[in-house]
Amino acid sequence: MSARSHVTLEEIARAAEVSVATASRVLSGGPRYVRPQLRDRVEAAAAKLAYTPNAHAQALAGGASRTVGVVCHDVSDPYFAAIVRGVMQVAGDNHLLVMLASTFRDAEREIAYVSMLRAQRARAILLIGSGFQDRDWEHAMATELAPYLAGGGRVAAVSRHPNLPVDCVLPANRSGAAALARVLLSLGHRRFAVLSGPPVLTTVADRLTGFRNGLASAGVCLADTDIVHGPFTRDGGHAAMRELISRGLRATCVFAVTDVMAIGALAALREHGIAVPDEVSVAGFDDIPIVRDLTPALTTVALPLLRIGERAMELALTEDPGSRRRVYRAAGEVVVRSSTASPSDRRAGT
Amino acid sequence: MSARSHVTLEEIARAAEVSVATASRVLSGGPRYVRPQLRDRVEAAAAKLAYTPNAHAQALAGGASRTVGVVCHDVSDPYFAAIVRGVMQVAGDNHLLVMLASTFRDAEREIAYVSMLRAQRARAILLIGSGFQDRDWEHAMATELAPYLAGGGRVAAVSRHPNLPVDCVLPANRSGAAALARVLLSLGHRRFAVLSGPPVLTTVADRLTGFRNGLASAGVCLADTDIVHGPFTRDGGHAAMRELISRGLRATCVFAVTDVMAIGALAALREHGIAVPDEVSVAGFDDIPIVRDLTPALTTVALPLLRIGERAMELALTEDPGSRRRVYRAAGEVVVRSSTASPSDRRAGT
DNA sequence: CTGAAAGCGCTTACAG
DNA sequence: CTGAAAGCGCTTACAG
Repeated sequence: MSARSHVTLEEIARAAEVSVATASRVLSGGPRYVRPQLRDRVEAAAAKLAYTPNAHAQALAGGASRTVGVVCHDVSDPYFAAIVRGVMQVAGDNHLLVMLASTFRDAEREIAYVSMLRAQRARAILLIGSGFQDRDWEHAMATELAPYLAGGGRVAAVSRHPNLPVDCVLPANRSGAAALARVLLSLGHRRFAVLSGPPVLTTVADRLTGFRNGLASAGVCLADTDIVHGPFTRDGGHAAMRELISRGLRATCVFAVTDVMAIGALAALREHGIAVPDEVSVAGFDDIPIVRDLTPALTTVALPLLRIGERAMELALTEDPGSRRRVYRAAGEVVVRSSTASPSDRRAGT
Repeated sequence: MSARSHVTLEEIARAAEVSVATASRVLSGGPRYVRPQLRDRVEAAAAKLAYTPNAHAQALAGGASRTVGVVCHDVSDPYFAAIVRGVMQVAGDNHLLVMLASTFRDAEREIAYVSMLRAQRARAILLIGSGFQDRDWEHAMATELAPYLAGGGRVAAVSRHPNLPVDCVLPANRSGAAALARVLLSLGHRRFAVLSGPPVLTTVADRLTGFRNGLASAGVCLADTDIVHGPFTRDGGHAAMRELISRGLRATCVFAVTDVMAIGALAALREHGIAVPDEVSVAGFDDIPIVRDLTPALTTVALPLLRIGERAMELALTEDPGSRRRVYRAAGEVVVRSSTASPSDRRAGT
């Protein structure tokens, strides 16, 4: 009668002339022993009727859910795409289905998704992507997570999420940016500009702080006017760079807090006929796969994106030995490529 | 006792001093009327206990599932990332959760995922990415899908999937490649080479056929030795290009069947000091976002990737009026950028 | 309008 | 080893 008429275990049992208990044992019970003859009959019936257990019924009856939830800002951003790839790999290895949500950087939607994931009784929830430095948000998210955690749910996060009591993998945002600053200083740069994303994002804040600290170690100071904020996207980087240019570009080196923004910046520079690195050096952060193929190839801080995704999934899948928070730090390595040069090289340029 | 002790509807009902039926009606029943006083009590109790309905129980009891399944080859590939972005957008608008599976181009795994999605009783399944031209695979997939469809499940596909009775959105692979060929011919090219992916993929086959037909219209013929097959990735394109170079590059124009492969090809060419487009022209297919930022910017066939994803999700969400298959064609538009030029320009190049 | 009860499709002690 | 039965947490006719 209902359009949704799937084959049920009971039908299999009937066809195989056994009880549903037995059918259940052969089809999804662990390694419980069942007489071969019965086992064969059940398997034959299941195959013949193309039986697929109803995962909802299984979950309800006590079987653990085979799904995990992942919430990120935007799957189509290469940074998240790379991390999610790592997540998918270990999920696949564990026969887990991934429910992926893109919040498009809407903090409220992020919480709404966690709530849906909670309703789905996902066995684990991964929070990928920067946290928000916002009291209300923190509180709302913590409130949403608490009952989930109390109910045995597992949560892991990537990046710094203030006050969230969960395991996490922390990219070296601060120290990476500081190291980059030092490399840039060693090239001879003294005047810098920064293309930044929304300062509410912890990732942005951390990279900015690190970069500033790195410069400070050489007595170089970054004025607020040297920082332009824009959306965390390629177009955001493009717009920010244009803004900088229109204000009269005085820096010899521009640091974009993400590679994606750096790509936009490079385009803006190209459009204005400003040569990189001859007239200005550009550096990014993340080392997303594409940047090595740009011309000039981008200097950046390499993060093990795939590994970060794998690790986050692993953290969420394994029980914490003690019940204390586990933190896995992902190192950042400065990779110097051709988008940066010494400022003195300017005169020698094309 | 169990670690997984979530708050249940019964507890809410008890706290609000109403029946579970009433609690259910206010919390998830449609617009059924409930005395305001009771309604308030229930809502207060639910809020206080941070109640989240168990989606499995809801689904089992008859409520429709709020999840859809999407299976693609690899989320981290920019082509799929862009399409999935479109999918996510309309899914979000419809308050649907997306279960995303990456098959990493493993045909068997693709079927296994459909089976899992079926078990999850996803309300719809999207097959994104090329089908396989393989009898056994076709049969296995059709067998997997049949009971799902019969049970009221909805399926939509992107790209050509031979013999699958489902709605689909078809990118203009053949005509787009043919149009590209004509444009390239009009530039004056007569010697071509193709960097191709696995020929079992319908997308590869269609683009190859289209390109070949386009050339044929001008009497130019593509020999089998002018085609190099490789993995459908950036590195695949890189390797294929190297192979071509090692064989002595005779073509004046190279067509990579995807932008991703073209990116690898461009890198290989750069490493060998071969100038593009001065010594050889390069064209791709898809127009993934990054290619306009390459140097030289890539000539390609633009597909409305976001729209394709949105459309696929829409097809899967809306009932087919008649019960006949719906096919939505996505046009491909040749976009000429700076990676292509006339072969005669060679002498004038750097 | 509201409550008691059946039923969704499984799994898992509990008895044979 | 195998079956009958209870129970997972909801929703939805069916009666008041």
